[in-house]
Amino acid sequence: MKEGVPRERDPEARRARMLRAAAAVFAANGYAAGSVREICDRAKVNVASVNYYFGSKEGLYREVLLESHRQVLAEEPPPEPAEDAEEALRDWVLFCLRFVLLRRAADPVLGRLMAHEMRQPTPALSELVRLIIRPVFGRLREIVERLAERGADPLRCEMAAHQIVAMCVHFDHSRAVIGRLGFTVPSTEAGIAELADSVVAMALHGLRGAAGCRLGISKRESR
Amino acid sequence: MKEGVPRERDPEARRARMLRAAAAVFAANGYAAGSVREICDRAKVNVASVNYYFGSKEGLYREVLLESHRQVLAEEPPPEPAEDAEEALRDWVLFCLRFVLLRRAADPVLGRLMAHEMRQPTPALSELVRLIIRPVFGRLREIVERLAERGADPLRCEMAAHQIVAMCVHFDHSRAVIGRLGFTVPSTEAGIAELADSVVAMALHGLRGAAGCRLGISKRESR
DNA sequence: GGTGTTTATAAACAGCCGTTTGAAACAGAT
DNA sequence: ATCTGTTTCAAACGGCTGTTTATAAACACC
Repeated sequence: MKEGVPRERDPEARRARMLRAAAAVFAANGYAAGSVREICDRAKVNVASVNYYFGSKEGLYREVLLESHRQVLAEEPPPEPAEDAEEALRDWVLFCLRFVLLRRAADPVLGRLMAHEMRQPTPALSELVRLIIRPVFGRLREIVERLAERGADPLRCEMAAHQIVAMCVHFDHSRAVIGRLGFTVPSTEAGIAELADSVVAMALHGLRGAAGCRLGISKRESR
Repeated sequence: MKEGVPRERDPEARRARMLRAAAAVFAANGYAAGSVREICDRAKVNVASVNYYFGSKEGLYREVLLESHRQVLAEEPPPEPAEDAEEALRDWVLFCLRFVLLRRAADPVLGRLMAHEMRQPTPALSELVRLIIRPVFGRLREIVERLAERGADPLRCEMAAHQIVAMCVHFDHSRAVIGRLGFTVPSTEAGIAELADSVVAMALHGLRGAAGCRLGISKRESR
């Protein structure tokens, strides 16, 4: 049976095919509900291959989550912080919004995977945070600390940084509700830039206090 | 066997017990991973009871979610807007944060439902938005419009309102990531009040521009 | 040609899942 | 006492899960 058909012997192609299939399946159904058998069917691969190549279902999932994030971030890395802290903040917000509203829309795997991780975190999330998210967030926190007045509570700075992240990711994460409330989430460069303006404007106040008002707005509008 | 033990015959108590057990199990494991058998074990009830009383696992889940939502919202309704717009904003933010960080923590079913609906919206979400979320959000938008300078773009106001919501819900929704980044999400009244301060401080800037700086902060701190 | 390693496969395994079944236990009316 | 309808139960059903195993084909090297 099947005598004329030679077995494929290209481990790398196999691995890649499985990763692609797994990304699609996990994105659609999440980790728990995504089945190894469906992945292997799509990848035209035997069920046992998952364990052979990735050790376990969890190993495969981990690989998918980290790899797809690494890939997108390599294509569009976070900006080098500008010398002027306010400009750096604006660059960061724009980067984050673009990532969340453009990259995730183009490659919905990222958003879906994160949504699932929020609902039910797997060990892979800890690694994702450690290896990828933390460094990016660290840049924002540094910018925030530079913007803050001298002697500002570092804990307050951290809180503010999280608030800034909030204003970016919310428009992707809560799309369903925001849309049903009659607001159209921007998806063009122009719309995103406008949203970034609004986010940066809000961000500066909590950081600089009254001083931010004099310096902040005028500078931003001069760009 | 078991001759002396009479069967319990109290359908209402049974239903209630199952609902309570189901809420706990679904909250802990989500819908897909929550097992009917575990629910029935906790409720000291036969497996068949789920189908007998609720038709199916999904029917039980729906019942759990609707019931707990109705209950929580009746217990703690949103505040009547204060005359002073800034005070009203602060009240609203505090209400939203309390709902998200206290009520949801106490009854985590709510958060699970929303997370589930974000990923895969059902017709129920449209109703939830129409009946519950839209009115609450409408109050915030009115407050924002009152705070904004005259002639402010209403679309900008709407955007700002969404940003404020973002800063509240993010700390619950993105708990998994925020926690892994080393930030402890506040869960006490004092901690929440501090976070509310920070959120309100940020919010005022985007709304009032430079004017907000002179009026905003001092007033808040005088409370 | 023989040998050892890597790779691929089908089949089996052990376990949990939600749901169904058919009969027993009960309550109340006849 | 019998009938009727509801409630409860243990057991089984069919199906899907991730994983393991034995086997064998394909390759690299001696």
